[in-house]
Amino acid sequence: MLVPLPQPYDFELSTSRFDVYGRDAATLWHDGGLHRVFAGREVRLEAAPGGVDVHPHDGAIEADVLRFLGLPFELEPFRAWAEADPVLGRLALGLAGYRPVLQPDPFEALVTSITAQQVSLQSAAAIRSRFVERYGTPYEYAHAFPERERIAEATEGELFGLGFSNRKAEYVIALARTDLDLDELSELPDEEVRARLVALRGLGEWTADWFLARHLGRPHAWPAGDLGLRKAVAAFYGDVPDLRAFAERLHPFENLSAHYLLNGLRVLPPS
DNA sequence: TACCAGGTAAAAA
DNA sequence: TTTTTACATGGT
Repeated sequence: MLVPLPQPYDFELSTSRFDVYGRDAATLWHDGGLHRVFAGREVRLEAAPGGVDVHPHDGAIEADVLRFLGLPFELEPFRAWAEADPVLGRLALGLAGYRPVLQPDPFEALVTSITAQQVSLQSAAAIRSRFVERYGTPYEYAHAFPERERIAEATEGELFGLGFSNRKAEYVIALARTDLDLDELSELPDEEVRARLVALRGLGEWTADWFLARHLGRPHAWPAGDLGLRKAVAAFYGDVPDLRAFAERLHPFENLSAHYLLNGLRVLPPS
């Protein structure tokens, strides 16, 4: 059944992160469709005219699917705003239909970031997929991302065996066991979310920024410490000494700008 | 083979 | 207080 999305929409471009950076067992490409578990049911998403074909379709998960597909992003105002900037104007046109996906679950978002700290995204994906297959419930193709409660019972040695560093194994298990309510973070302003996350061991500014950007979809999130973003900004704008300060130029679309710059460097690098 | 990759905390200076 | 170091894996 078709779930309509604002046009233009390019499903392949918008979800390409789930294959170009390696295999993600929780959000898995299979035979031209993207498989993921929503509310205890595996769903297959496929490109379709006017939106995305969702199978099986269930009214109860439609809102979750739409959020996953990045519906909260305001692309039309972004495109109009981007016209004033030569770089983003070109990317908004060249990547027309790119709507960044949102990470549906806060625990998944944080564990995903921890696995990606310092190492390449490909390494992170390989390690994370072993983690998902070990602790997550298997469905037809995808696995549900492991429940926080299950990881609270895991041991550091088990995670080390999957390729986590000892440090990262500690971070993930401590995160699973902390009493911080990760769902309540969505009700707090950006700065408060950052403060609560950074207070946890293993979660730094970079991780907090990506949580705001990719889980909460906050418009002004800007992962200034991100190596990939730094390379993308350098490629399009030249040397920028202070990436945090550069964000002022991208206000009020810091988050979408970051996504278009990152994907732009991959798909439409400067000539 | 050695080096780097979408960081972070802890040790050392 | 600021700078340096260790960290595990996958790709080149």
